[in-house]
Amino acid sequence: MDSCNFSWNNVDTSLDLNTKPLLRLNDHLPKKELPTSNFSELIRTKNFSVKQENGALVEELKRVSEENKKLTEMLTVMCENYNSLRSQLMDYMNKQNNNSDNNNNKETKKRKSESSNNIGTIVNNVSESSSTDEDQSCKKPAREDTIKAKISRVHYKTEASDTSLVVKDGYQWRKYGQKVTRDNPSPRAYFKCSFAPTCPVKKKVQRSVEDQSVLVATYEGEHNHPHPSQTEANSGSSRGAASTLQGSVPCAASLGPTIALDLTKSNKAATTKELDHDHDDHHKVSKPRNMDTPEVRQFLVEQMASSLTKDPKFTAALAAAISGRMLQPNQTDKW
DNA sequence: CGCATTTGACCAGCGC
DNA sequence: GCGCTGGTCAAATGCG
Repeated sequence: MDSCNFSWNNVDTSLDLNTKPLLRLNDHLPKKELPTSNFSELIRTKNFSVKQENGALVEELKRVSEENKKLTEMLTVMCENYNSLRSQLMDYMNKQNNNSDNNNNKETKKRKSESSNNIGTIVNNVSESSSTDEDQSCKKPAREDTIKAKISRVHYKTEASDTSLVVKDGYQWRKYGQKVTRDNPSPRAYFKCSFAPTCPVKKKVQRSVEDQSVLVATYEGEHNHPHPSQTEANSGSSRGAASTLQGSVPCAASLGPTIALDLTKSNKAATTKELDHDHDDHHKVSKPRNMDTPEVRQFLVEQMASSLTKDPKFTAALAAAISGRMLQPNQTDKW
């Protein structure tokens, strides 16, 4: 839990507006122009106006620095708010997990090995959790060695009017059973991947007790074949996959807050590379990518911060803008 | 006719 | 051993 708590302390939130070089630049400009002509009075007047202008610029610089300071403070406050909101979200998710856990424990003690193992939390329309099912060994000893099934639970938000137990996750499933379970009046549907027996994946779909519009799909095992959507893109579509894909593939839920400043663009390649190792090859569509790790978030934030503070283009542009303004005081109003 | 879905029967694990 | 429950099988059914 603590490891999920992102440490903003590591992020340098100060904005280097590169004001000092501008001061120097500004300082030596008038000196260079120091006149030695005979029009001493005119020069004095001019000198006076330059000093006046200099003073105004210094004032402006102070103001900009002040603004910089304020922005830095605002950013810090925002970071703190984000942290507190995030911890609240974590608390909320924990409560949801506990509730779900309780429900699963109520389900039946004998199936506890399965139910207590995999808890998902609803985030937006879809949620999931996954874990290796090591406890499942007590359920089917014969399969113990062959299946260390990876189990994940995904919540699909559906239309309330939609009574079918069809989850459009892009894969083709063959329904092989349906049962009404004790703890839930809604029937539970059992599906096998249509690639079975080659593909050992099974899926159980049942409506949530709390919210009938939420379908809870429990996946057991991992597909040993590419996602149909990947093959569909290249070849003609077969009946099932085409129809399922036409529906809404569940939107990927991101557990983390969406702070999507475009400032990372300049380092997009690095970012993508950093995240690519996280890809779950054939769960790309139905499962949210694991973007919630502290490392990833920290990386993104550092990218944002460094884009501001270290990107020479940014500082150069800023310097050019400010110096341009200084050198063209007439256009002050246009700012 | 072939395929997917439905549904009742059956099986296995667990608690008492 | 019995009953309860979840999971699976397979014949029946429906559909294109």
